[in-house]
Amino acid sequence: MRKKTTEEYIEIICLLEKQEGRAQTGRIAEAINVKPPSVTEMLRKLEQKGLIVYESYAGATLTPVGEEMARDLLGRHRTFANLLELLGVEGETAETDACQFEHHVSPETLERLRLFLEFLSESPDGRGCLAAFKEFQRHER
Amino acid sequence: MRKKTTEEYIEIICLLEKQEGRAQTGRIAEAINVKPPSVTEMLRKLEQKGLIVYESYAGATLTPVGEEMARDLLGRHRTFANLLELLGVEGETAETDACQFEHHVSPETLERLRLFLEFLSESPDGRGCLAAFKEFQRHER
DNA sequence: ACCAAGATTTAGGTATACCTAAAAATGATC
DNA sequence: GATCATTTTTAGGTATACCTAAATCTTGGT
Repeated sequence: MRKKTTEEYIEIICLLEKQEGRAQTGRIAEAINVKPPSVTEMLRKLEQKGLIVYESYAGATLTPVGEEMARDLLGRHRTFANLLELLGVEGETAETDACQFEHHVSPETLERLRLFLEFLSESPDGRGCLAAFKEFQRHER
Repeated sequence: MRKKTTEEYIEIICLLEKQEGRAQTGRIAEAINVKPPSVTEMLRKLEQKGLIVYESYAGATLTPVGEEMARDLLGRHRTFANLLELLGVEGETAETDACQFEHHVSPETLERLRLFLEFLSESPDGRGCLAAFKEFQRHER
C-alpha cells in the first residue's frame, strides 16, 4: 500500500481522540494499515512539526495547530463526500474518493465546490437540478 | 517536490510524442521537474512494466498498453477539468486540480461525474442548472 | 571524417516511509 | 508487590525515487 502522509496521520489521530479519548500507537497502526514501529517513527516527526504532542508509551495529542489542520481536513472531506453522494455515488465509494480528493484540492476549487454543494442541497433551484439529473440518468440507460 | 508516479510519466510521454514526435529524456525531465538521471531510471522501470519501449539515448515510445493508459488518463483529466471550469473554477486552477484528481478517482465516481458533466453541458435542464448556480453565487456575495 | 558541444547514462549517495525481530515498558491479576 | 501478557520502542534493514558528478554517446559544423 501507498505511503501515508502527514495529513492522513493527523486525521486518524483526531478521529481516535474523539472516539476513544486518546490516540495510541497500536490503534493508529491498525487504522492506517501500517505496523506499530512505523507509527512511533512518524509520531516523532509530527511532533517536530508542531502538530501533536507525543508522549512515549502513551500516544499522541493534537496541538492547536494540529487540531486546526484536522478540522480543515474534515471539512474538505465532508464537502467531497456529500457532493459525491448527492450525485449518486454509493456511500462507501464516496467516502473512499473523498479521502483521496481532500488531500489534493486547491483552496479555490474547494470553495467553489462548497458553494455548489450548498446550492444543490439548500436552494430550490439546486434541488430541482438534482431531480433533473436523476431523470437524465434514467434516460441514459 | 513530491515523487512522480507511473501515471505522470505516461502522461507526459504521451504529450511529448504528440507535440514533438518523440519523448526524450531531457524533455521529460524538464516537464516533470526532475533531473535527467531520474528519468532514465524510471524509463527502465516503465519498460519493465510493459508500458513503453525505451531506446537508450533515443527516448521512450508508448506501447499499446501504455497508449491505452494515456488515453484513459487524458479522458479522466478532461472530465475533471471541464467539470471544474463549468462550475466556475479558473482555467489554470482547474487544470492543476484535474491533474491531481485524475490519479485518485474510482471508476464509479468517474463515471458518475462524466454523466453529470454530460448533463450539465448537453441537456437544457443542465444548462439551466448552471445558470441557476451562477445566480445563486451572485446572491452569496 | 573529425571534434567540440550538448545530451544521456553510469556510479555512487541521500531521504523517507516502511518492515521484522528483539528489548523494554506498562498494567492487570493474583 | 511480583509476574506475565500486551503494547510500545529500539535496532537494524529494505525499497523507491530522487540527487550530483563523472563518463559516455550523439550530432552538427568544418
